[in-house]
Amino acid sequence: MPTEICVDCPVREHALCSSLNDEGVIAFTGLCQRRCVTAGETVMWAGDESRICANLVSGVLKMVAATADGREQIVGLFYPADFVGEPYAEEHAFTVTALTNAELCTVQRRPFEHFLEEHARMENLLLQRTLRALKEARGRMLSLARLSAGEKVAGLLIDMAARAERCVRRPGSDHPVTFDLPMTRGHMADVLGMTIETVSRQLTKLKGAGVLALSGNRTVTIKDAHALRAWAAAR
Amino acid sequence: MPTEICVDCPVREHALCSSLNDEGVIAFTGLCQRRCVTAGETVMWAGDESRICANLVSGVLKMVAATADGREQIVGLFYPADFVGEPYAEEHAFTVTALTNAELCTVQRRPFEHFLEEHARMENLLLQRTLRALKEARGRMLSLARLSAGEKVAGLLIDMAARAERCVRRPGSDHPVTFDLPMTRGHMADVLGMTIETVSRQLTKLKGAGVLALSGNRTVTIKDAHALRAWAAAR
DNA sequence: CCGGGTCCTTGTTTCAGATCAAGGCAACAG
DNA sequence: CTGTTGCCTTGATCTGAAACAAGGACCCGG
Repeated sequence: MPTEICVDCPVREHALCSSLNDEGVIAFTGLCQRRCVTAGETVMWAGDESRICANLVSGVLKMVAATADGREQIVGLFYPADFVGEPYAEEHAFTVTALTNAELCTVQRRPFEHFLEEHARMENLLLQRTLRALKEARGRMLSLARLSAGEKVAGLLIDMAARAERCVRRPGSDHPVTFDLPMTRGHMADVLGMTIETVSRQLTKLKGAGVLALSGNRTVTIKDAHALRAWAAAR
Repeated sequence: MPTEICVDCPVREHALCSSLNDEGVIAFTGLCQRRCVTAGETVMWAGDESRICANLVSGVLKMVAATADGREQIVGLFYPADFVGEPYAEEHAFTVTALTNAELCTVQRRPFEHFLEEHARMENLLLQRTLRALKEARGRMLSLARLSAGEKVAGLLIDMAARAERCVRRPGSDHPVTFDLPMTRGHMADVLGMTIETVSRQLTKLKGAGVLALSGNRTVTIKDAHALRAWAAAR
């Protein structure tokens, strides 16, 4: 049965598909294909023809821009329920790679564009999400250009914490939170436009100030969320 | 007659409105209002309720993001025919200010959103433009984070030249081009995430290398487009 | 012609973060 | 158990751009 892949979809309510009624879902399912990728695997290559789009079902992806001589910058992170891909573009401008093992629900680009024409609510939702992504990208431009290393790292930690455990705690409360970073120091550096060493030093500083606890390379405990927020806005 | 404002509109063919048929234009005209602003005037304030959107008819606008302590970054420039504003957002995230005298065709946000629902082609065009803006913003993230001062300035000059005299010359040809910068050194610095002094020094360097000629503060002649492109990609 | 803007250039100093270099630690294969 | 590999930390040094400072060019109003 073709709807199977949607019925038990963990992001059914949060992805673009949430805009579809039952018939719409059935039609959409016909276009979709599940795909699993392992950490490090690249899903779309900059310069390649833009043939597919996707909804991310699980895992985390990065979108990387690069200069001709190899300098890299992560220009977007994708979490479950996010839409990935470049509709209406002939070729991919950026490379998209899995940071963790991940599961995608892929659609051919052309049929997807055609589907949007006939499902105004999905098109509208995509528009709203794209506008939000644009706003975020602009905020990140401010961060890349004008924030200090300390502010950047603190800000990223806040973002990742919010993404990692949305349901675990109510926003605003200040109890310690523990979560796993979905990426290495190197990836953090690529997101923030810095080097690995500087990221590491900032984390050490935050630890020294009693704001964080680090255990292993990936596990972070925010001991003082208030201080972390202050750090993000001032250091 | 209500259609008057569109009939003689210089950007009629290039703005969002190009997606409308005659009836659509008439309906849209009913929602629009022309507004002139002088250089330096602010059109939308970050934090204010998002009440209007606009098509830019003439002039150049900047969109500025700022930190709490006053550091600023220009996160977008708007040229004639560009769409400005944040539909579906309750409040403006960024401040939009005129760099030159400018003319806007404004629409109330809510009625505009409603209008989009009923004019799928316009909604689709807005989606495509938003996707392109997002791609540009991501490219700029790479530039802000990873390029050197020289690369940034050369790149911006190339962009502005392309915007300034689109019809004057065919792309790729290498004859000298003269055009006026639509902004001060200070604005260039705000776009590129640098300081006025560094922008000035880079321009002086470019002049010294025989790549550019500068006359007055605003007029630039690209004497060697090839060299300028090389500078943008390597210096 | 003068005074006061605004904007730009140029010189000097300072500093945050990059770069270079050396280990540490955990996971894993043999 | 041992060598390898990947990732992280820490230290020392270097450097590009910021910050600070001073002065020049141009414009405008009186």
